[in-house]
Amino acid sequence: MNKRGQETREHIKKCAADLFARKGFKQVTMKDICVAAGLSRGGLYCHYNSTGQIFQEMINDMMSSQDMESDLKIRQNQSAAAILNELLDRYQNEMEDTGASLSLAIYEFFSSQDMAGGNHALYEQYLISVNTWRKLIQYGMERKEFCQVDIDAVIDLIIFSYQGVRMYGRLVPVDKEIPSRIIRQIKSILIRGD
Amino acid sequence: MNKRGQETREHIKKCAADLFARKGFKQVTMKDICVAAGLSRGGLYCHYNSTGQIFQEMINDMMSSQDMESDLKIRQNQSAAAILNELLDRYQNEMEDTGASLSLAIYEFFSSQDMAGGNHALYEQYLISVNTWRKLIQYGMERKEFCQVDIDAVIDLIIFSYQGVRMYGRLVPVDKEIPSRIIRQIKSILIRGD
Amino acid sequence: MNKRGQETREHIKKCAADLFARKGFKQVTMKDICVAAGLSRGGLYCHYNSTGQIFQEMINDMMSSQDMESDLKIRQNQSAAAILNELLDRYQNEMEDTGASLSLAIYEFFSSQDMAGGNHALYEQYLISVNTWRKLIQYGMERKEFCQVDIDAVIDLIIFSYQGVRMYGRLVPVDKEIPSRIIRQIKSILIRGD
Amino acid sequence: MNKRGQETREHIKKCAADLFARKGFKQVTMKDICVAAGLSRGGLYCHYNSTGQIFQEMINDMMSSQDMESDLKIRQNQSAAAILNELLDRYQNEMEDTGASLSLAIYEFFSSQDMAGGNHALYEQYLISVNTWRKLIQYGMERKEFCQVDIDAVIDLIIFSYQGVRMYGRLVPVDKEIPSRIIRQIKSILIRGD
DNA sequence: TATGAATGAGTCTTCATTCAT
DNA sequence: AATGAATGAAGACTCATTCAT
Repeated sequence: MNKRGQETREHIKKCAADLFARKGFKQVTMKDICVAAGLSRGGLYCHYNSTGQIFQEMINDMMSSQDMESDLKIRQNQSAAAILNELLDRYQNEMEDTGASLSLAIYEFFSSQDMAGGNHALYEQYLISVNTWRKLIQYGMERKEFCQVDIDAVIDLIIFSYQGVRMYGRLVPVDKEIPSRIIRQIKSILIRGD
Repeated sequence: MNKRGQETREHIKKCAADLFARKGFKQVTMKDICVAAGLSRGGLYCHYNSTGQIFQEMINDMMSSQDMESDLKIRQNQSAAAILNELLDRYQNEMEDTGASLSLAIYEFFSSQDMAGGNHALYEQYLISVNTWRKLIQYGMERKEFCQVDIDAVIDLIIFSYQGVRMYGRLVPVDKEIPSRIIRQIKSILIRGD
Repeated sequence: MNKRGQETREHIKKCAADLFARKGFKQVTMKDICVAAGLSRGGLYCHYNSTGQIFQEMINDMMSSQDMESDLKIRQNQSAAAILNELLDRYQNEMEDTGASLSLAIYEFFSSQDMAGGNHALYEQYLISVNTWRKLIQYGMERKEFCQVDIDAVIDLIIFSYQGVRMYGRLVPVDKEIPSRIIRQIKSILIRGD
Repeated sequence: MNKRGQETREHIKKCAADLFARKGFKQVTMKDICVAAGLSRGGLYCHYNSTGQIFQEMINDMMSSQDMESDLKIRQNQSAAAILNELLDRYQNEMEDTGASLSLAIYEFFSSQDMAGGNHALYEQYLISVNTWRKLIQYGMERKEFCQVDIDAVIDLIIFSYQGVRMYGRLVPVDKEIPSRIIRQIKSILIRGD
């Protein structure tokens, strides 16, 4: 039974996540993680061979615990506006706690990968988001709840402004009102006279 | 006369910029720059003490050679729509050559800085951009060329979606149409029925 | 009853022999042997404390399963030439399968030992060989089958050219005819006009 | 001018040669060499990246300072017997100072190399030796100084018994008379009634 | 006997940085 | 200004070895 081993791995990931959120990806060394996790060098290497491996696994855990799509499916009868509100609330929250997030580390990590083909976890998540938004906007337009818009253009605007805040917001000390203003503006594009 | 010294510094910055664009900030070592610039270790240290110093100076040079504001001032009589088109064209171009840009390095550099107080070059540039946009949108609204919008919200949307494409676009292999779609969508916010 | 333990030890030695033959002595770690034998770290340490111990025991097993001398004793009535042929055939075969042999590992192992006093397995085997040859040559000379030769000198030539091929042959890609030529030449020293 | 650097390299090679002769190839670490040469870690790495590189260069230096062939050419008029004596004397000397030699290290080094194609320094030296002996024996046979022998077989016997003593002699504590006995025996093959 | 997690020491390797020339 | 040899610290990684289970 590898119960103990599994616990250690979880413990390592937890400690590492903390470090990554604070320092980004490349600043974190195996040694840092040893110390943070209270393990010896060799002990850590029993479980992981590199910070990249830890990071990867950590991200995969996170991604698989999310799943935006399902949200949508189970509510086919809700009003599009209600679903939109929920989704945008989530986006707003995530934009607001910029500081604690892993966005910096994610950026560093994935930009140091060979993204040829682009089939890594981040891209998959991006595609899922695009899909989710497309379905929602189509649904809203069909029901006449949303204005007739250029769907792809609106999706781009939503996703990239969101990512922009998450990433750029770690570089410059931005106004706390920004997330809510952006969300409001997006709503007004989809729902005139909101 | 320190003409020769000045030339060497320029040469170093040029070579370093190349490295930073390709590899990001932290991946570039003083040694790399030595090699790229064809200088010895000691030779490089005559001019700069760290990669950060080189980067800093490089960025400052760039920032001071741009200056969005001036554009605006000298055209007080142009139509707001024309100025808008010009600005957005520039944004679109910069979004499109994502790959070659320094955005990754900038991100790494400034995120490793102690941005307490936030008075670094990047932030200054951000403030300038905000200011430029604010003036332009006000100008357009006064002239009735632009719709009545929530100025700050629109500015946020413009700047962060732009930054989002520049940064996130280095992580995931995005559609080439995105910049133009975003630009179009922004125009349609400011100018109904564009 | 330690039957199971004994089997495990044999299994370990077999797997280790394989590794040693392929990689030499020092390149093989306890970890390698664990993996090859399908044992855990602790499991291996139940039986052996070091690669040296395994190697030692392995070699001893091999040496005691050979025993050149006996060959000779039981055939006191055979012609010296016949015995010579048999022995040299064995030598030739061993020279020919240079690649598969443990010679490299043996060389590494014994050269890292403190051979002061020189009473290790390899030396014993050497002494046995010398003895065997001495008896045979004397026997052949007494029966007038062999020429009158400097016995020790011929023994040296036989043993060291044999060892030379086995060891040096792993370093340089030698002609396949060499073993047979050497054997022929040795015969011609002992039996003029062979 | 890189005079100082060159001197350091020579110094490193000298110290390393010492270590290799005493401990073999694989037992010597970069750290050992640092210490022996009185250099810091980084200092050593300025000049060499691995023990293999040092060893290689060391061996190449040695090989190019020898050149058996020339010996032969310049004495076309000497008696074959005289040349033979000289060559065999050299072999005898080299067999006798077994202990101090690099043979062990050479064995380890080249056996850990990928000798595919077999065109490394050791093999070249082997080919040169074979060639030298072939010329000498042919010369001696033409002048009727040497017996009619199977040239290749004799060459094999000479070279491999020589290598056998050099290598095997580091493993077992052999009789000091062995080199001279071997040399004598070889002479008696070439010159009957020597 | 056997497991496999954990330790800790040792080596490798890379850099920023200094300094005599 | 510039060279490049040298330093020393830091991090990566690997193993022999131990120990609770």
